[in-house]
Amino acid sequence: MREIVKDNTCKDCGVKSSMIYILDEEEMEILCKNSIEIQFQKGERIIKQGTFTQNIVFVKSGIIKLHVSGPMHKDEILKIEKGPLFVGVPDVFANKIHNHSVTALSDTAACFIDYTGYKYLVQNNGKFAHELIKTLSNSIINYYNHCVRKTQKQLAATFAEALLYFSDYIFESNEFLIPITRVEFGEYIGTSRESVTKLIHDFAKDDIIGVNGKKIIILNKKILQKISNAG
Amino acid sequence: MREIVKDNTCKDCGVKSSMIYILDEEEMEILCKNSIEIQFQKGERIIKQGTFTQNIVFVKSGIIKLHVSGPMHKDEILKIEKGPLFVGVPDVFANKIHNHSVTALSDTAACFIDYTGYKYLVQNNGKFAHELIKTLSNSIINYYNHCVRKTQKQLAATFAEALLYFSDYIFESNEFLIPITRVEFGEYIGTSRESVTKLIHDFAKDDIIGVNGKKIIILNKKILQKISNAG
DNA sequence: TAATTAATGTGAATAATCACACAGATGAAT
DNA sequence: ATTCATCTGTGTGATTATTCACATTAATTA
Repeated sequence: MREIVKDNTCKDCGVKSSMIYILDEEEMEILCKNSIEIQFQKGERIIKQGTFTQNIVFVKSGIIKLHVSGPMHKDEILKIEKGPLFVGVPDVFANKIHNHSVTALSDTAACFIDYTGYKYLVQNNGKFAHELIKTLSNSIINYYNHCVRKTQKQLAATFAEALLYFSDYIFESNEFLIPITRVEFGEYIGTSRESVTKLIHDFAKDDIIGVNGKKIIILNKKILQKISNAG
Repeated sequence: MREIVKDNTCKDCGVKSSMIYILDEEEMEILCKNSIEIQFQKGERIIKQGTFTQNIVFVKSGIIKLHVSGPMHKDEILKIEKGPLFVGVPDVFANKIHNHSVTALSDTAACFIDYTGYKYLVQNNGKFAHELIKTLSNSIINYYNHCVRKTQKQLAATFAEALLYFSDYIFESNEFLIPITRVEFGEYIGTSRESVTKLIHDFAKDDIIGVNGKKIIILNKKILQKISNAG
Protein backbone atom coordinates (compact mmCIF):
# COMPACT_ATOMS: atom_id res chain seq x y z
CA MET A 1 0.00 0.00 0.00
CA ARG A 2 2.26 2.70 1.26
CA GLU A 3 5.48 3.42 -0.44
CA ILE A 4 8.17 5.08 1.59
CA VAL A 5 10.51 7.35 -0.30
CA LYS A 6 13.93 7.11 1.29
CA ASP A 7 16.83 9.52 1.30
CA ASN A 8 14.37 12.34 1.62
CA THR A 9 16.14 15.67 1.35
CA CYS A 10 13.69 18.44 1.94
CA LYS A 11 15.94 21.20 0.73
CA ASP A 12 15.85 19.74 -2.77
CA CYS A 13 12.12 19.15 -2.70
CA GLY A 14 10.29 21.31 -5.18
CA VAL A 15 7.06 21.45 -3.20
CA LYS A 16 7.19 24.00 -0.44
CA SER A 17 4.87 25.89 1.82
CA SER A 18 5.31 29.62 2.35
CA MET A 19 6.30 28.82 5.91
CA ILE A 20 9.31 26.85 4.79
CA TYR A 21 10.93 29.73 2.92
CA ILE A 22 11.53 31.45 6.23
CA LEU A 23 13.95 28.75 7.38
CA ASP A 24 17.69 28.73 6.82
CA GLU A 25 19.55 25.56 5.91
CA GLU A 26 20.27 24.52 9.47
CA GLU A 27 16.65 24.99 10.51
CA MET A 28 15.44 23.10 7.49
CA GLU A 29 17.65 20.26 8.63
CA ILE A 30 15.93 20.25 12.04
CA LEU A 31 12.57 19.84 10.35
CA CYS A 32 13.68 17.19 7.88
CA LYS A 33 15.91 15.05 10.05
CA ASN A 34 12.97 12.97 11.15
CA SER A 35 10.66 13.24 8.21
CA ILE A 36 9.44 10.50 5.93
CA GLU A 37 7.54 10.78 2.69
CA ILE A 38 4.71 8.34 2.19
CA GLN A 39 2.44 7.77 -0.80
CA PHE A 40 -1.26 7.25 -0.22
CA GLN A 41 -3.82 5.87 -2.57
CA LYS A 42 -7.26 7.35 -2.99
CA GLY A 43 -9.35 6.39 0.02
CA GLU A 44 -6.48 5.71 2.39
CA ARG A 45 -6.48 7.38 5.74
CA ILE A 46 -3.57 9.70 6.44
CA ILE A 47 -4.45 10.72 9.99
CA LYS A 48 -6.88 8.80 12.17
CA GLN A 49 -9.03 10.60 14.71
CA GLY A 50 -8.25 9.41 18.24
CA THR A 51 -4.62 8.45 17.65
CA PHE A 52 -1.71 10.17 19.39
CA THR A 53 -0.25 13.21 17.73
CA GLN A 54 3.29 12.27 16.77
CA ASN A 55 3.63 14.11 13.51
CA ILE A 56 2.84 17.22 11.58
CA VAL A 57 1.82 16.10 8.12
CA PHE A 58 2.75 18.08 5.04
CA VAL A 59 0.55 17.11 2.10
CA LYS A 60 2.76 17.69 -0.93
CA SER A 61 0.14 16.95 -3.53
CA GLY A 62 -3.31 15.41 -3.77
CA ILE A 63 -6.82 16.18 -2.60
CA ILE A 64 -7.73 15.37 0.97
CA LYS A 65 -10.74 15.58 3.25
CA LEU A 66 -10.61 16.64 6.85
CA HIS A 67 -13.41 14.86 8.69
CA VAL A 68 -14.65 13.98 12.15
CA SER A 69 -16.91 11.38 13.63
CA GLY A 70 -19.68 13.35 15.31
CA PRO A 71 -21.73 12.70 18.44
CA MET A 72 -23.86 10.00 16.81
CA HIS A 73 -20.87 8.33 15.11
CA LYS A 74 -21.94 10.09 11.96
CA ASP A 75 -19.09 11.33 9.85
CA GLU A 76 -18.89 14.97 8.87
CA ILE A 77 -16.50 16.56 6.40
CA LEU A 78 -15.05 19.77 7.80
CA LYS A 79 -12.96 20.73 4.81
CA ILE A 80 -11.83 19.53 1.44
CA GLU A 81 -8.38 20.78 0.51
CA LYS A 82 -5.50 20.14 -1.83
CA GLY A 83 -1.76 20.11 -1.32
CA PRO A 84 0.56 21.69 -0.67
CA LEU A 85 -0.58 22.34 2.89
CA PHE A 86 0.07 21.27 6.46
CA VAL A 87 -2.58 19.20 8.21
CA GLY A 88 -2.99 18.14 11.82
CA VAL A 89 -1.25 21.26 13.12
CA PRO A 90 -3.86 22.45 15.64
CA ASP A 91 -4.14 18.95 17.08
CA VAL A 92 -0.43 18.80 17.78
CA PHE A 93 -0.47 22.04 19.75
CA ALA A 94 -3.81 21.65 21.48
CA ASN A 95 -3.84 18.03 22.39
CA LYS A 96 -2.07 14.74 22.62
CA ILE A 97 -4.75 13.18 20.44
CA HIS A 98 -5.93 13.89 16.93
CA ASN A 99 -9.39 15.37 16.98
CA HIS A 100 -10.15 14.69 13.37
CA SER A 101 -9.18 12.39 10.55
CA VAL A 102 -7.55 13.19 7.24
CA THR A 103 -8.23 10.91 4.27
CA ALA A 104 -6.89 10.98 0.73
CA LEU A 105 -9.49 11.69 -1.95
CA SER A 106 -6.94 11.22 -4.70
CA ASP A 107 -3.49 9.69 -4.79
CA THR A 108 -1.51 11.77 -2.36
CA ALA A 109 2.09 12.34 -1.37
CA ALA A 110 2.63 13.39 2.23
CA CYS A 111 5.60 13.98 4.50
CA PHE A 112 5.37 12.99 8.13
CA ILE A 113 7.44 15.40 10.19
CA ASP A 114 8.28 14.74 13.81
CA TYR A 115 6.49 17.42 15.78
CA THR A 116 9.32 18.10 18.23
CA GLY A 117 11.38 19.76 15.51
CA TYR A 118 8.39 21.79 14.43
CA LYS A 119 7.75 22.89 17.98
CA TYR A 120 11.40 23.80 18.41
CA LEU A 121 11.21 26.09 15.40
CA VAL A 122 8.06 27.75 16.70
CA GLN A 123 9.83 28.63 19.92
CA ASN A 124 13.12 29.67 18.35
CA ASN A 125 12.23 31.36 15.09
CA GLY A 126 9.87 34.26 15.60
CA LYS A 127 9.10 34.62 11.92
CA PHE A 128 8.21 30.95 11.64
CA ALA A 129 5.90 31.29 14.64
CA HIS A 130 4.38 34.43 13.20
CA GLU A 131 3.75 32.70 9.90
CA LEU A 132 2.09 29.78 11.66
CA ILE A 133 -0.08 32.15 13.66
CA LYS A 134 -1.18 33.85 10.46
CA THR A 135 -2.06 30.48 8.95
CA LEU A 136 -4.04 29.38 11.99
CA SER A 137 -5.82 32.74 12.14
CA ASN A 138 -6.88 32.50 8.53
CA SER A 139 -8.02 28.99 9.12
CA ILE A 140 -10.26 30.05 12.02
CA ILE A 141 -11.78 32.95 10.12
CA ASN A 142 -12.40 30.88 7.02
CA TYR A 143 -14.09 28.20 9.03
CA TYR A 144 -16.24 30.75 10.89
CA ASN A 145 -17.43 32.06 7.54
CA HIS A 146 -17.88 28.60 6.12
CA CYS A 147 -20.13 27.59 9.02
CA VAL A 148 -22.17 30.74 8.91
CA ARG A 149 -22.80 30.34 5.21
CA LYS A 150 -23.69 26.70 5.74
CA THR A 151 -26.28 27.42 8.42
CA GLN A 152 -27.78 30.53 6.88
CA LYS A 153 -28.00 29.51 3.27
CA GLN A 154 -30.58 27.25 1.77
CA LEU A 155 -29.44 23.81 0.73
CA ALA A 156 -29.34 24.65 -2.99
CA ALA A 157 -27.09 27.64 -2.34
CA THR A 158 -24.68 25.60 -0.22
CA PHE A 159 -24.62 22.95 -2.92
CA ALA A 160 -23.95 25.53 -5.61
CA GLU A 161 -21.15 26.96 -3.51
CA ALA A 162 -19.59 23.52 -3.14
CA LEU A 163 -19.66 23.00 -6.91
CA LEU A 164 -18.02 26.37 -7.44
CA TYR A 165 -15.42 25.48 -4.83
CA PHE A 166 -14.52 22.32 -6.76
CA SER A 167 -14.56 24.11 -10.09
CA ASP A 168 -12.76 27.33 -9.15
CA TYR A 169 -10.42 26.24 -6.39
CA ILE A 170 -9.80 22.48 -6.29
CA PHE A 171 -9.75 21.61 -9.99
CA GLU A 172 -9.58 25.04 -11.64
CA SER A 173 -11.73 23.72 -14.45
CA ASN A 174 -15.39 23.66 -15.47
CA GLU A 175 -15.16 19.94 -16.00
CA PHE A 176 -14.13 17.58 -13.25
CA LEU A 177 -14.79 14.32 -11.46
CA ILE A 178 -16.40 14.86 -8.06
CA PRO A 179 -13.77 13.45 -5.68
CA ILE A 180 -16.38 12.18 -3.21
CA THR A 181 -19.42 9.92 -3.16
CA ARG A 182 -22.96 11.19 -2.75
CA VAL A 183 -22.85 10.12 0.89
CA GLU A 184 -19.70 12.16 1.46
CA PHE A 185 -21.19 15.11 -0.40
CA GLY A 186 -24.05 14.97 2.08
CA GLU A 187 -21.60 14.84 4.96
CA TYR A 188 -19.88 17.88 3.46
CA ILE A 189 -22.84 20.20 2.88
CA GLY A 190 -24.85 18.94 5.84
CA THR A 191 -27.63 16.92 4.29
CA SER A 192 -28.57 13.39 3.37
CA ARG A 193 -27.39 11.32 0.44
CA GLU A 194 -30.88 11.45 -1.05
CA SER A 195 -31.03 15.24 -1.02
CA VAL A 196 -27.70 15.39 -2.84
CA THR A 197 -29.12 13.16 -5.56
CA LYS A 198 -32.14 15.41 -5.89
CA LEU A 199 -30.06 18.58 -6.02
CA ILE A 200 -27.85 17.16 -8.73
CA HIS A 201 -30.84 16.21 -10.81
CA ASP A 202 -32.56 19.53 -10.29
CA PHE A 203 -29.46 21.38 -11.43
CA ALA A 204 -29.01 19.05 -14.40
CA LYS A 205 -32.66 19.44 -15.38
CA ASP A 206 -32.22 23.21 -15.50
CA ASP A 207 -29.08 22.82 -17.62
CA ILE A 208 -26.90 24.42 -14.96
CA ILE A 209 -24.62 21.40 -14.87
CA GLY A 210 -24.08 18.29 -16.96
CA VAL A 211 -23.81 15.05 -15.05
CA ASN A 212 -22.56 11.60 -15.83
CA GLY A 213 -21.92 9.68 -12.66
CA LYS A 214 -19.06 11.45 -10.90
CA LYS A 215 -18.34 13.62 -13.91
CA ILE A 216 -19.60 17.16 -13.71
CA ILE A 217 -19.56 19.86 -16.35
CA ILE A 218 -20.48 23.36 -15.28
CA LEU A 219 -22.73 24.63 -18.06
CA ASN A 220 -23.88 27.90 -16.60
CA LYS A 221 -21.51 29.32 -14.02
CA LYS A 222 -23.32 32.65 -13.87
CA ILE A 223 -26.52 31.04 -12.60
CA LEU A 224 -24.56 28.84 -10.26
CA GLN A 225 -22.98 31.92 -8.71
CA LYS A 226 -26.35 33.59 -8.56
CA ILE A 227 -27.86 30.65 -6.69
CA SER A 228 -24.87 30.52 -4.35
CA ASN A 229 -25.07 34.22 -3.55
CA ALA A 230 -28.84 34.39 -3.31
CA GLY A 231 -28.63 32.26 -0.18
CA MET B 1 -21.19 55.69 27.96
CA ARG B 2 -17.65 54.56 28.05
CA GLU B 3 -15.44 55.26 30.97
CA ILE B 4 -11.74 55.32 30.40
CA VAL B 5 -9.62 54.26 33.32
CA LYS B 6 -6.40 56.23 33.23
CA ASP B 7 -2.96 55.49 34.64
CA ASN B 8 -3.45 51.91 33.76
CA THR B 9 -0.58 49.78 35.07
CA CYS B 10 -0.95 46.26 33.85
CA LYS B 11 1.60 44.76 36.18
CA ASP B 12 -0.59 45.64 39.15
CA CYS B 13 -3.76 44.39 37.47
CA GLY B 14 -5.20 41.36 39.20
CA VAL B 15 -6.82 39.93 36.09
CA LYS B 16 -4.38 38.04 33.92
CA SER B 17 -4.38 35.55 31.12
CA SER B 18 -2.07 32.55 31.23
CA MET B 19 -0.22 34.12 28.33
CA ILE B 20 0.74 37.13 30.37
CA TYR B 21 2.58 35.17 33.04
CA ILE B 22 5.22 34.30 30.48
CA LEU B 23 6.32 37.91 30.14
CA ASP B 24 9.02 39.64 32.15
CA GLU B 25 8.59 43.20 33.40
CA GLU B 26 10.12 44.83 30.36
CA GLU B 27 7.94 42.83 27.98
CA MET B 28 4.88 43.60 30.02
CA GLU B 29 5.74 47.25 29.59
CA ILE B 30 5.77 46.81 25.80
CA LEU B 31 2.28 45.40 25.92
CA CYS B 32 0.90 47.97 28.34
CA LYS B 33 2.50 51.13 27.05
CA ASN B 34 -0.31 51.68 24.61
CA SER B 35 -3.19 50.02 26.38
CA ILE B 36 -6.38 51.61 27.63
CA GLU B 37 -9.05 50.11 29.82
CA ILE B 38 -12.62 50.85 28.85
CA GLN B 39 -15.88 49.94 30.59
CA PHE B 40 -18.78 48.71 28.49
CA GLN B 41 -22.41 48.47 29.44
CA LYS B 42 -24.55 45.51 28.57
CA GLY B 43 -25.41 45.68 24.88
CA GLU B 44 -22.52 47.90 23.84
CA ARG B 45 -20.38 46.82 20.95
CA ILE B 46 -16.70 46.23 21.77
CA ILE B 47 -15.47 45.32 18.30
CA LYS B 48 -17.38 46.09 15.14
CA GLN B 49 -17.17 43.80 12.13
CA GLY B 50 -15.69 45.56 9.12
CA THR B 51 -13.54 48.05 11.04
CA PHE B 52 -9.75 48.10 10.84
CA THR B 53 -7.86 45.95 13.29
CA GLN B 54 -5.96 48.34 15.49
CA ASN B 55 -6.12 46.53 18.78
CA ILE B 56 -6.05 43.24 20.53
CA VAL B 57 -8.78 43.35 23.15
CA PHE B 58 -8.38 41.73 26.53
CA VAL B 59 -11.75 41.20 28.19
CA LYS B 60 -10.99 41.40 31.90
CA SER B 61 -14.46 40.51 33.10
CA GLY B 62 -17.96 40.20 31.76
CA ILE B 63 -19.85 38.01 29.34
CA ILE B 64 -19.51 38.70 25.63
CA LYS B 65 -20.84 37.36 22.38
CA LEU B 66 -18.79 36.90 19.26
CA HIS B 67 -21.05 37.34 16.25
CA VAL B 68 -21.04 37.91 12.53
CA SER B 69 -23.41 39.27 9.99
CA GLY B 70 -23.97 36.46 7.52
CA PRO B 71 -24.57 36.40 3.77
CA MET B 72 -28.17 37.58 4.08
CA HIS B 73 -27.35 40.24 6.67
CA LYS B 74 -28.63 37.87 9.30
CA ASP B 75 -26.70 37.89 12.53
CA GLU B 76 -25.24 34.68 13.86
CA ILE B 77 -23.62 34.15 17.25
CA LEU B 78 -20.40 32.17 16.90
CA LYS B 79 -19.53 31.97 20.57
CA ILE B 80 -20.58 33.17 23.97
CA GLU B 81 -17.66 33.61 26.34
CA LYS B 82 -16.65 35.24 29.58
CA GLY B 83 -13.56 37.10 30.67
CA PRO B 84 -10.71 36.88 31.19
CA LEU B 85 -9.85 36.19 27.57
CA PHE B 86 -8.39 37.82 24.48
CA VAL B 87 -10.73 38.58 21.59
CA GLY B 88 -10.10 39.70 18.04
CA VAL B 89 -6.73 37.93 17.90
CA PRO B 90 -7.19 35.93 14.67
CA ASP B 91 -8.47 39.04 12.88
CA VAL B 92 -5.34 40.97 13.75
CA PHE B 93 -3.05 38.32 12.31
CA ALA B 94 -5.13 37.29 9.32
CA ASN B 95 -6.49 40.56 8.12
CA LYS B 96 -6.58 44.27 8.29
CA ILE B 97 -10.27 44.14 8.97
CA HIS B 98 -12.30 42.60 11.75
CA ASN B 99 -14.29 39.68 10.45
CA HIS B 100 -16.67 39.53 13.34
CA SER B 101 -18.14 41.69 16.06
CA VAL B 102 -17.86 41.39 19.81
CA THR B 103 -20.67 42.72 21.98
CA ALA B 104 -21.02 42.91 25.76
CA LEU B 105 -23.83 40.76 27.17
CA SER B 106 -23.17 42.05 30.67
CA ASP B 107 -21.22 45.02 32.00
CA THR B 108 -17.71 44.40 30.84
CA ALA B 109 -14.20 45.72 31.47
CA ALA B 110 -11.84 45.46 28.53
CA CYS B 111 -8.31 46.59 27.75
CA PHE B 112 -7.47 47.75 24.25
CA ILE B 113 -3.88 46.85 23.48
CA ASP B 114 -2.07 48.22 20.47
CA TYR B 115 -1.40 45.24 18.24
CA THR B 116 2.13 46.24 17.25
CA GLY B 117 3.40 45.46 20.75
CA TYR B 118 1.58 42.15 20.72
CA LYS B 119 3.06 41.28 17.35
CA TYR B 120 6.51 42.25 18.57
CA LEU B 121 6.22 39.83 21.47
CA VAL B 122 5.06 37.04 19.16
CA GLN B 123 8.17 37.43 17.07
CA ASN B 124 10.60 37.90 19.93
CA ASN B 125 9.37 35.67 22.71
CA GLY B 126 9.06 32.06 21.61
CA LYS B 127 7.13 30.99 24.66
CA PHE B 128 4.60 33.75 24.15
CA ALA B 129 4.17 32.69 20.54
CA HIS B 130 3.87 29.06 21.55
CA GLU B 131 1.22 29.92 24.11
CA LEU B 132 -0.74 31.89 21.51
CA ILE B 133 -0.50 28.99 19.06
CA LYS B 134 -1.87 26.65 21.70
CA THR B 135 -4.76 29.01 22.35
CA LEU B 136 -5.58 29.38 18.67
CA SER B 137 -5.31 25.62 18.16
CA ASN B 138 -7.73 24.93 20.97
CA SER B 139 -10.05 27.54 19.59
CA ILE B 140 -10.10 25.88 16.16
CA ILE B 141 -10.71 22.42 17.56
CA ASN B 142 -13.44 23.60 19.89
CA TYR B 143 -15.19 25.39 17.08
CA TYR B 144 -14.93 22.35 14.80
CA ASN B 145 -16.61 20.27 17.46
CA HIS B 146 -19.17 22.94 18.20
CA CYS B 147 -20.21 23.10 14.55
CA VAL B 148 -20.38 19.35 14.14
CA ARG B 149 -22.58 19.01 17.19
CA LYS B 150 -24.77 21.85 15.95
CA THR B 151 -25.36 20.32 12.53
CA GLN B 152 -25.71 16.71 13.62
CA LYS B 153 -27.84 17.10 16.69
CA GLN B 154 -31.53 17.75 16.74
CA LEU B 155 -32.66 21.17 17.86
CA ALA B 156 -33.70 20.01 21.34
CA ALA B 157 -30.25 18.51 21.94
CA THR B 158 -28.47 21.67 20.82
CA PHE B 159 -30.76 23.71 23.02
CA ALA B 160 -30.11 21.45 26.01
CA GLU B 161 -26.39 21.76 25.39
CA ALA B 162 -26.63 25.54 25.36
CA LEU B 163 -28.46 25.51 28.70
CA LEU B 164 -25.78 23.26 30.17
CA TYR B 165 -23.11 25.59 28.79
CA PHE B 166 -24.67 28.53 30.58
CA SER B 167 -25.18 26.57 33.77
CA ASP B 168 -21.89 24.70 33.96
CA TYR B 169 -19.47 27.08 32.31
CA ILE B 170 -20.70 30.66 32.10
CA PHE B 171 -22.56 31.02 35.41
CA GLU B 172 -21.49 27.91 37.30
CA SER B 173 -24.93 27.74 38.85
CA ASN B 174 -28.22 25.95 38.27
CA GLU B 175 -30.01 29.26 38.47
CA PHE B 176 -29.24 32.13 36.15
CA LEU B 177 -30.58 34.88 33.93
CA ILE B 178 -30.20 34.05 30.24
CA PRO B 179 -27.86 36.79 29.02
CA ILE B 180 -29.50 36.95 25.58
CA THR B 181 -32.94 37.52 24.08
CA ARG B 182 -34.95 34.79 22.40
CA VAL B 183 -33.92 36.18 19.03
CA GLU B 184 -30.26 35.95 20.00
CA PHE B 185 -30.77 32.46 21.37
CA GLY B 186 -32.08 31.53 17.93
CA GLU B 187 -29.03 33.12 16.31
CA TYR B 188 -26.87 31.10 18.67
CA ILE B 189 -28.34 27.62 18.20
CA GLY B 190 -29.34 28.16 14.60
CA THR B 191 -33.11 28.42 14.69
CA SER B 192 -35.93 30.93 14.82
CA ARG B 193 -37.17 32.95 17.78
CA GLU B 194 -40.43 31.03 17.79
CA SER B 195 -38.71 27.67 17.96
CA VAL B 196 -36.74 28.86 20.99
CA THR B 197 -39.96 29.83 22.70
CA LYS B 198 -41.43 26.44 21.97
CA LEU B 199 -38.36 24.59 23.21
CA ILE B 200 -38.36 26.55 26.45
CA HIS B 201 -42.01 25.74 27.03
CA ASP B 202 -41.58 22.08 26.15
CA PHE B 203 -38.71 21.79 28.62
CA ALA B 204 -40.67 23.67 31.30
CA LYS B 205 -43.74 21.50 30.74
CA ASP B 206 -41.64 18.39 31.39
CA ASP B 207 -40.21 19.97 34.56
CA ILE B 208 -36.69 19.93 33.18
CA ILE B 209 -36.29 23.65 33.73
CA GLY B 210 -38.19 26.37 35.54
CA VAL B 211 -38.74 29.58 33.61
CA ASN B 212 -39.71 33.11 34.46
CA GLY B 213 -38.82 35.47 31.65
CA LYS B 214 -35.04 35.45 31.40
CA LYS B 215 -34.67 33.55 34.65
CA ILE B 216 -33.90 29.86 34.30
CA ILE B 217 -33.65 27.20 36.98
CA ILE B 218 -32.28 23.84 35.99
CA LEU B 219 -34.56 21.34 37.73
CA ASN B 220 -33.33 18.11 36.22
CA LYS B 221 -29.78 18.28 34.98
CA LYS B 222 -29.56 14.53 34.45
CA ILE B 223 -32.31 14.58 31.84
CA LEU B 224 -30.89 17.72 30.29
CA GLN B 225 -27.57 15.94 29.82
CA LYS B 226 -29.36 12.92 28.46
CA ILE B 227 -31.19 15.01 25.87
CA SER B 228 -27.98 16.80 24.96
CA ASN B 229 -26.08 13.54 24.51
CA ALA B 230 -28.88 11.66 22.78
CA GLY B 231 -28.43 14.02 19.83
C1' DT C 1 -48.31 59.06 32.16
C1' DA C 2 -48.96 58.10 27.67
C1' DA C 3 -46.90 56.67 23.60
C1' DT C 4 -43.84 53.85 21.29
C1' DT C 5 -40.79 50.21 20.55
C1' DA C 6 -38.83 45.85 21.54
C1' DA C 7 -39.49 41.32 23.17
C1' DT C 8 -42.30 37.32 23.76
C1' DG C 9 -46.00 33.60 23.29
C1' DT C 10 -49.18 30.69 20.38
C1' DG C 11 -51.71 28.04 16.99
C1' DA C 12 -52.38 26.98 12.23
C1' DA C 13 -50.56 26.55 7.74
C1' DT C 14 -46.47 25.59 5.12
C1' DA C 15 -42.18 23.80 3.91
C1' DA C 16 -38.06 21.16 4.44
C1' DT C 17 -35.92 17.09 5.68
C1' DC C 18 -35.58 12.28 7.00
C1' DA C 19 -36.19 7.39 6.99
C1' DC C 20 -37.39 3.64 4.53
C1' DA C 21 -38.06 0.74 0.58
C1' DC C 22 -36.58 -1.10 -3.50
C1' DA C 23 -34.14 -1.28 -7.93
C1' DG C 24 -30.35 -0.67 -10.76
C1' DA C 25 -25.28 0.36 -11.55
C1' DT C 26 -20.64 0.00 -10.51
C1' DG C 27 -16.45 -1.93 -9.15
C1' DA C 28 -13.27 -4.84 -6.71
C1' DA C 29 -12.02 -9.62 -5.50
C1' DT C 30 -11.87 -14.34 -6.50
C1' DA D 1 -17.16 -14.35 -15.56
C1' DT D 2 -19.35 -14.44 -11.05
C1' DT D 3 -20.09 -12.77 -6.64
C1' DC D 4 -20.56 -9.51 -3.20
C1' DA D 5 -20.41 -5.04 -1.37
C1' DT D 6 -20.84 -0.38 -2.20
C1' DC D 7 -22.83 3.33 -4.47
C1' DT D 8 -26.66 5.50 -6.70
C1' DG D 9 -31.59 7.04 -8.21
C1' DT D 10 -36.30 7.73 -6.97
C1' DG D 11 -40.79 7.76 -4.71
C1' DT D 12 -43.53 7.96 -0.40
C1' DG D 13 -45.29 8.99 4.07
C1' DA D 14 -43.76 10.53 8.57
C1' DT D 15 -41.35 13.75 11.18
C1' DT D 16 -39.46 18.07 12.23
C1' DA D 17 -38.82 22.79 11.81
C1' DT D 18 -40.23 27.37 9.84
C1' DT D 19 -43.22 31.01 8.87
C1' DC D 20 -47.16 33.81 9.36
C1' DA D 21 -50.45 36.41 11.72
C1' DC D 22 -51.70 38.13 15.68
C1' DA D 23 -52.07 38.72 20.79
C1' DT D 24 -49.63 39.99 24.80
C1' DT D 25 -46.33 41.71 27.76
C1' DA D 26 -42.17 44.25 29.17
C1' DA D 27 -39.06 48.19 28.54
C1' DT D 28 -38.01 52.84 26.96
C1' DT D 29 -38.57 57.48 26.32
C1' DA D 30 -40.93 61.72 25.06
